[in-house]
Amino acid sequence: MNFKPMRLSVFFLPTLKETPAEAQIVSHRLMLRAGMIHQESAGIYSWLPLGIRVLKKIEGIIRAEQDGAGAQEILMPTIQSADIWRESGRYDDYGREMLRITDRHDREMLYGPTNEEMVTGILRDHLRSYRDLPLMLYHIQWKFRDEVRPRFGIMRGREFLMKDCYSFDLDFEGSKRAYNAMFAAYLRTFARLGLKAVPVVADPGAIGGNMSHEFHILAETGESTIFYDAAYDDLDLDMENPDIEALRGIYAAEEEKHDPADCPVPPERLKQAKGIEVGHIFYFGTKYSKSMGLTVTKADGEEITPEMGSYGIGVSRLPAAIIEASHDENGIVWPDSVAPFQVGLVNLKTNDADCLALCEDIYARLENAGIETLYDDRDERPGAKFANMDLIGLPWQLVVGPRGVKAGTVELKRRASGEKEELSLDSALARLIP
RNA sequence: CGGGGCGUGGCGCAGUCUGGUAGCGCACCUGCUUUGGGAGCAGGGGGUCGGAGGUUCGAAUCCUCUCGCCCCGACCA
Repeated sequence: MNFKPMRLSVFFLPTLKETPAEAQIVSHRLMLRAGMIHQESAGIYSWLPLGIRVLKKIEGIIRAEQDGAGAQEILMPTIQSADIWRESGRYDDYGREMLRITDRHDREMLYGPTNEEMVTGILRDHLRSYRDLPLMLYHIQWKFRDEVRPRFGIMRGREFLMKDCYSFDLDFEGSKRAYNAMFAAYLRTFARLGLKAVPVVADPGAIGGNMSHEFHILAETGESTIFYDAAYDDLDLDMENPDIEALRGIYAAEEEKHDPADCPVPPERLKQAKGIEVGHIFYFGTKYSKSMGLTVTKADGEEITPEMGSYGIGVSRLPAAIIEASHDENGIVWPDSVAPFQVGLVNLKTNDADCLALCEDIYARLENAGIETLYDDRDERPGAKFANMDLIGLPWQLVVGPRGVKAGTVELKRRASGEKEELSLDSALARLIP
């Protein structure tokens, strides 16, 4: 995933100096102020150039880890027929959260809130033999759930982007392997996104099942309450090869699943926190395969019903979760892995011939090196440029001004630490170009 | 779905109680001066006050209905 460098004079970046009145939590405020999103109606947003870059970076990491875990990408439609939901029995169960529509022939359709029925239907049409299993299929697609009360910007939208993966196995042991593979992939995914995610025992909810973990990012603005063993806080996980069994041995539970009378953690080590749910994995056996008649033939000729699990990540929720976890009073602080650009090149004085020539040279060199650079070539005052760069939170700022040009230096600032260094051009570029 | 709040130029707001024909800051456009942390001066453009009815000589302001958005709670990924 590598985006083109851009000049700020042509890049569509409608940043706001003031906070729109409707935004209450910091991620919503900063996403609006940084020109990442534009609200269309309650819980429905357009993604602007800066926002879509971040979203696609996140998608790229999720995709790589899903592929790495052995899942294969597909793409199912957003619009589904009511028929398959009647087969599973969920058409009536789902209630008013489901957006129901009819086409011109009065056929009942719906905007998919999830895809268990659809993926099961695909496999029912194409799976015949036990040799076709195990199988994990995932897609990254927009979903719609008609929330009673959308809120917190993209965090709790009605339309949202979700990665959902579905596993199909011959038996429980196979399902458990799939579950663990996804568990590990999730830990790696969130670590690569710069997040510390806590896997907690969860209530599988209306979707059913009996083995379920949610992945939460600890944040004040989280909507879920979780209880966990303080051991998590000083856990140093090896994300390349996480010890899942050890991790699952550490107590963590969502509020509904937490029973104080039956909690193995001594009170002094039990912590309560708010979490943003960014992932949910669960095993649900044959709930859908059975109701929808998905079977394969085993070696001995017996027909069996595959066991399934599903594994979701709230993709469009993640930019907000990352901002909640990584910002300061001046704006967003993007982790390198999801930053919309790696470097903000700031020309402090565009009408100074030396500044201009040097910036153009640097921009060309960064572009040739494939570094994602946002070049602020606008005729604005230094203060406005600094404030804007801090707001949009690019990991590095390379500042070129008349003072430095005379001295033969540029300033390199690390957004996360605020640390600034006066460096020669070559050593600054050496830091930015791997 | 219960409770509360808000809709006035792109954004943030005042004006509404007490009716008299719309204002401030930022942003935008032009010019000049500025240029290392959201500049100064001068000039300028942009608003059927969410919408529809009603009361009145006259409605952003009063009344009725309606639409939208936000917050708390319940619910949910």
